[in-house]
Amino acid sequence: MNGVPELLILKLLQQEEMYGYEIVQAISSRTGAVIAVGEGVVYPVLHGLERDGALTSRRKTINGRSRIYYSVTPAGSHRLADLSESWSSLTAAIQNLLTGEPHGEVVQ
Amino acid sequence: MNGVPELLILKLLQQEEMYGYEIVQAISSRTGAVIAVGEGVVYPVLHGLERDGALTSRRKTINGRSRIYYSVTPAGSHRLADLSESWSSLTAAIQNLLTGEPHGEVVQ
DNA sequence: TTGCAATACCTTGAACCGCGATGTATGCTG
DNA sequence: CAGCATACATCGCGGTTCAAGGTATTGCAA
Repeated sequence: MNGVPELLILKLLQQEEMYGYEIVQAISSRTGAVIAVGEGVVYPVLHGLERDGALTSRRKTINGRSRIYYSVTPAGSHRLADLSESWSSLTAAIQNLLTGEPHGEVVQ
Repeated sequence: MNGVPELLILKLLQQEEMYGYEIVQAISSRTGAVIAVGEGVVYPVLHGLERDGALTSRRKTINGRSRIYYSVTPAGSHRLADLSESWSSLTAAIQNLLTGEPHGEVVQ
């Protein structure tokens, strides 16, 4: 039932290039603090995705601050599509069970 | 990002009294096999919920088969409401981020 | 100028959850 | 009587996630 941090990170990075520290705060702010993934979650995910070729990184120095910006590769884009798809079907299935009739049949 | 099996089990049991083995198949069948929780998931959850006073059980023998039927207590009903609520807000937050505008603001 | 908060990176340890495998026992069916 | 479905149960592995800690720099405030 997992992979949510990875899904969110890929989605954010597909919209725009970002660096780790920024992602942590973006997730918190864009979900109204409902979801709060720490740095201990984000950095390992970024490294893993880069190792798998789903992301590329480049260093940038801004205001004397060194940042590592990540972008999604085509492989990463594909991975995002997969994750997004399976997340949709998962939530749909749960939603169906939660709101379905007590003796629920398949809705046609 | 967890607690989904517990949520589903509580929901099913609130609709009608069920036993473990039945729950395993009900989840599989009512979600079109998208979600498949094994017996190794269901039984420990049932025991835990009963220990916490969220469920009560009673034995029944049907066709020479011994079954343990579970029902939700008021405490269990309350727990279901909580889980359901937090699941809703979680999925809403994710959905908002997934479908939101690249520089997404809070939708009013 | 010293000290603290924020920025920005990273790793590590433990906790927890969920899963597959396995075990027991019984009833039904071929 | 062999094998499958039913019905219960536990256990250990592995994967995720988190909290905590560690380093270094910038900038502001006391």
